[in-house]
Amino acid sequence: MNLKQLSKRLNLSQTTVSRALNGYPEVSAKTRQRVIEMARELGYAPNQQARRLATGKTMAIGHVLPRSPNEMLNPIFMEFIAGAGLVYAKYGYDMMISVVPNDNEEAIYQEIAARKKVDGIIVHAPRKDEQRHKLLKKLGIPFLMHGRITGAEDETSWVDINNRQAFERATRFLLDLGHRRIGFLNGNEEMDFAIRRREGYVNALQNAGCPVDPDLMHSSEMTEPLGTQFAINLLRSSNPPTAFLTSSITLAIGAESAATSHGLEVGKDISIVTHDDVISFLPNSGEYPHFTCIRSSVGEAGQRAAQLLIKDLIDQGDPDHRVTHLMEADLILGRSTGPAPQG
Amino acid sequence: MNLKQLSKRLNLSQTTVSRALNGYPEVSAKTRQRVIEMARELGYAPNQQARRLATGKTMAIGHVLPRSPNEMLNPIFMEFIAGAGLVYAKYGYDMMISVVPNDNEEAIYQEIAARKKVDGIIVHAPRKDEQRHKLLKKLGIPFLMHGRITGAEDETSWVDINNRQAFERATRFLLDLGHRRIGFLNGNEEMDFAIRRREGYVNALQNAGCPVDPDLMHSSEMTEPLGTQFAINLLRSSNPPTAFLTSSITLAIGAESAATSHGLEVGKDISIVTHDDVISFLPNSGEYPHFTCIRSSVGEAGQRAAQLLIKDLIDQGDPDHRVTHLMEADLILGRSTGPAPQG
DNA sequence: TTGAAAGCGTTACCAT
DNA sequence: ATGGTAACGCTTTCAA
Repeated sequence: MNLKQLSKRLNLSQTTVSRALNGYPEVSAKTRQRVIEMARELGYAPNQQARRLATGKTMAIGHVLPRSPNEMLNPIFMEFIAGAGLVYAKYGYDMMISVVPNDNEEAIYQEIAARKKVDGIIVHAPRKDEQRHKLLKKLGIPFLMHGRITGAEDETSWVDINNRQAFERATRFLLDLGHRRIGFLNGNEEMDFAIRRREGYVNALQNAGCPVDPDLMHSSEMTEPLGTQFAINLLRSSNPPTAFLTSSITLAIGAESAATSHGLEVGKDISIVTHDDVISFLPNSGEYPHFTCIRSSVGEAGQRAAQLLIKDLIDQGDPDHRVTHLMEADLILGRSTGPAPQG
Repeated sequence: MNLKQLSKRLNLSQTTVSRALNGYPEVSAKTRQRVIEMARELGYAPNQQARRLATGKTMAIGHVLPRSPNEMLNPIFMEFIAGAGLVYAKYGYDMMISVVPNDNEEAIYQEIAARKKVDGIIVHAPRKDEQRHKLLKKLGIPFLMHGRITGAEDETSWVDINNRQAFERATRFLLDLGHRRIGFLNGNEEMDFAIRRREGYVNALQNAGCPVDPDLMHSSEMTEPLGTQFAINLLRSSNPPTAFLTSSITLAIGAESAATSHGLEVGKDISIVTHDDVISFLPNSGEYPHFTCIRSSVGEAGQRAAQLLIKDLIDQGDPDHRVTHLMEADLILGRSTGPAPQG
């Protein structure tokens, strides 16, 4: 069923049918009614490719997921696109995801631009000295970043959380409980977000006149075994921490299992504060959650990002127009923290 | 830059340029050379929408991700599409993901079909008494299922693992170690895969003449807290198990944390065998992995599924042509199992 | 309020 | 080996 056949059935021109279906005001109410009913009855919907070609809009938004062989797949990404996808569906956009070998990302953007595959792109996981935004600008593809690029905050649209402040606050919270040695299990510090988090942690310590010990700081992929391993090492050291601050729930689970197997009771002998992205299969909810955490839903970030980008695409005025949104993270008290044990 | 402009620059017809770029044999080597060079120089690539309209092929494959408000987002899905996406990229296909509220899935398929958005679909997470395959057949969209539908195994193309056999084997392995009370932490038994796994567990027990105790069986979303909770309950019961069999790494982590906090040493006082989908951020690798497991990479399943579907789309002969692929799961010995403690 | 026809940028058929 | 042109299915401009 296509437009031609449908209009023949209705004894109307393709023009009128198209207008009726697309809500143009000049169509009589009666005609529109007829058209809509017949369309539904025959299960007609405009061919997406033809419409794209005619309008010059793809009604699609792209996400590029770079994947290097030994790098883990970030669960954050999944929650983010699930959130974004909900918004896309609502506004009639399609979501296109390109999985590409890490070294090939630039070529993909070029191809997406040349073939006009999408109206806009959401860029994930900015790193230190990130260059993708320059390429995208050159290619003229509207885009929005999930996360900021340090030093280029003012050059792109973005949605981000206040990582530095959140981790500063979490650290201060532990300091206030009397902890002086706080192990820090961070994500890969090639990533911009991880750099900001470390700064927050370090700032809080310095402001409190607490020494910053590099031996207490760890940076790696955020998996449970790596968290366990580093936490164990720290607990076995001559000067062990009384608390852990971790960048993800998986790392926190690792730290907890290390503590438990070391004979420590979490929330009493040792405290844990974690960042909680609200990953659905790693829940940390309830009114008194398992882990004390800095919480910010990455699914919501995805929704926000999608909304802002779509709005920008619709307004499509100034190509240099930027839009940014900073989300605050809540510090939520759970059962994994308590005062530092007396020396 | 479009075809018209490019051919003008080359003093050739659009026809010839198109043929040269698409590898048609009748173009002279010299001409083709010239065309290709100029195209690269000017950064030309055919507009995807125009090509789609002209060829009638979208070169896109769809995945539908139903999402109910309180249902967790399955990490399995992420690994699967990452695997599939790699294959799509290789064959020039785009991956379109539709996130839809659970009650709306049917409407989405109808729209995808009517608007001709994709050439094929991969269907995820089959349930008991699943009906989607019927709809898709009626709509005439080629599709492949990740998982089988019990009772309709012969009606669809699918890629699946041998869940029943794998769980039967795992259970037998524990029985052979002398365990007689084995707690079973399964996924949601609305899902087809979970039903098969339970059958495997039950079969093994019955074949060994071991009583099947419903109190030892649990079915829920596969999250760590739920695993912990049920495992704790079992361990505190009057007749606790000496082993756990779990359907996911997250459940296994939950069971382990329950056991540890209950003062038991995993691999000695209590054994754990888990299914391992090889989720990158929940690694269980190494030559002597943490958990003894039945392992089958869901990323590989994604690659397989994509390959088979693409092959089918290219061959596109008989619309009833089916293709199936059954993956076996390896039983891999880790550090979480040992002989049953003497009564 | 409705319709005819020109485009959108390709591919593919039919000539030459 | 190359070119002219119809066709793909829609939207949109211009006329009526």
